[in-house]
Amino acid sequence: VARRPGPRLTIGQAASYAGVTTRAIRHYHQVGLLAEPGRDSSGYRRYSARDVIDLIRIRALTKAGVPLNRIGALLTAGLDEFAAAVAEIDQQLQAEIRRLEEHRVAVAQLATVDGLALPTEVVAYLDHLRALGFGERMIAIERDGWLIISAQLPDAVVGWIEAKRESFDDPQIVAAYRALEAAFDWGSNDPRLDDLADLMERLFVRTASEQDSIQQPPVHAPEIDSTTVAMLDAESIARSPAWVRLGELLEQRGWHGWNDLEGPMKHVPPNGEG
Amino acid sequence: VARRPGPRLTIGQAASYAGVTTRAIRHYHQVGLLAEPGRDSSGYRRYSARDVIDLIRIRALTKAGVPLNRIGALLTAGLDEFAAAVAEIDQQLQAEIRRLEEHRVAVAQLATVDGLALPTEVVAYLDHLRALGFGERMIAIERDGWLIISAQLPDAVVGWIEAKRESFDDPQIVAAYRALEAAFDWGSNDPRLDDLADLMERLFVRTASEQDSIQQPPVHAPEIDSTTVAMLDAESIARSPAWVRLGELLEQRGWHGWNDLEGPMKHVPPNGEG
DNA sequence: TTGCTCCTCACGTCACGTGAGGTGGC
DNA sequence: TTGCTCCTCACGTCACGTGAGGTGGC
Repeated sequence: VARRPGPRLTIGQAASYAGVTTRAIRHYHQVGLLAEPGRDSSGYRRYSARDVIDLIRIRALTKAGVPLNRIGALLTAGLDEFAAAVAEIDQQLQAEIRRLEEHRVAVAQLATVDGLALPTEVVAYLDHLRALGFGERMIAIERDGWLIISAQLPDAVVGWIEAKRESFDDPQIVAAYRALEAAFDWGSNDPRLDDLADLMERLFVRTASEQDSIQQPPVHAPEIDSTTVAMLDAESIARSPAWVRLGELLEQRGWHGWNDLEGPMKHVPPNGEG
Repeated sequence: VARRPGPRLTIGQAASYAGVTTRAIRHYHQVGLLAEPGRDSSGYRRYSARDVIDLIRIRALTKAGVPLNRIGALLTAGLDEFAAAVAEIDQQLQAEIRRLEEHRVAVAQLATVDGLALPTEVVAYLDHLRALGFGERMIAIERDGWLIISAQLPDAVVGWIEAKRESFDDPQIVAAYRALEAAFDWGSNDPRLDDLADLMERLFVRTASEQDSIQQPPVHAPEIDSTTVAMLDAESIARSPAWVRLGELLEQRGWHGWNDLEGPMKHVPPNGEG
């Protein structure tokens, strides 16, 4: 006499007893984690107590974050094998947690809009410009330029911005910058642009001679390729007709690759062609 | 004169400058995060410096774990909006980290195979059985039974297993369990099964009367439904022909729902039908 | 007869990775 | 002419959720 064949649960009952969804059970069948049980005359799947036990163990493992494709082996693993696998899973969890902690740090650095992908030194520099009274439009132009540079030369940028900031201790340079900011809205044939070009050329010449005399390596344009220079120019200059005109005037005087906004006097002097 | 229209980068160049993959850029186009740029005569996409800047900012946000569907709004957000969004993102990161920490705790509890989905009290009980010298097969049967019970009645299980363990202080009960373990491999018509049935009936009767006299609430079978009982029976009994026979003998004497392995004397007395 | 459960597809999720098959540019 | 880049599909990832459309059981 075949006594107590055991209950034959429907998928819903099995799911309820095991604490999972019916869809999850079907999914386990689909990926081969749990064998398909027999069907009754209506085509319904009928589950045994053993199936429920397996489902409970599967649930325990998935709740612990174990990927399904590892659970199959774990359910039948020996003690040592199991312990080793569990240790490895814990390693992965730790690594994932570390990754998220790093995300949190990154997010915290985003806390200010300027912080987007910019090193803190550059953010400090932009704040300095704010303190000096420059407008947000000017600062946004600076930010975008430094964004490109930072993406290209993350290591060089820190020393570079330092020098740039120091250059703002010079009242003449600050004055030139203010004039530049004001010029943004001028017409492209405004006569004041000639005076501004004169002022800037004097600063270029002075800065170049200072660098030569101090014998310090030129801080301007460390390994920046021509495409990047073109990008910087395009981004900062092209927005204002007056600035475009100013660039033309300076180019007529032999100053190519003009982009005064990035780096301390980053420009190519009259004899530097290429 | 349209001066300095800016560089027109290919997708590979833009990707390189921004530090992303070409596939990522195409994906951003597909989801509408970045507008498709113009094409050149060969059908190649051509990118501007502005695109590179946007890509750099997108990269910064994705690296911080911000989902793409939020980045679009963030790129053009104002300061307050941006700060609020960043704060919320950080909350989500923290929640995710907490979730993983919980996973680690769960994984640690899995460290032993028995721990799979079982409360520590049950694990301790199983270890106690080991210490008493019971074999792994017997313990696996116990484990699976308690697995089902724990899934059904997580709250009741702790007190229940306590009583069960205490019952093992009684040498007679231990002796009966040892006999039960030995009987697993007997033939289904082994004459010793009659003696074992006698022994177990005496224990059932004694336990029942003790519970009555002490006036303590019956610890057996708190709100276990009949399907669960059937599952327990099927799992533990049906594996051994001798056990099946033993169940029959006890049923002949009026003891239904026999499942001595789960709970202290969890069984239905002769007059308890239903 | 009305709900409830069961059945089998099959798309959607998230941010791309990875070929597949073909063409333009140096 | 040979690599290298570009192009457009389109499947795969992970563990299911969520209908869509239809049928059996109390």
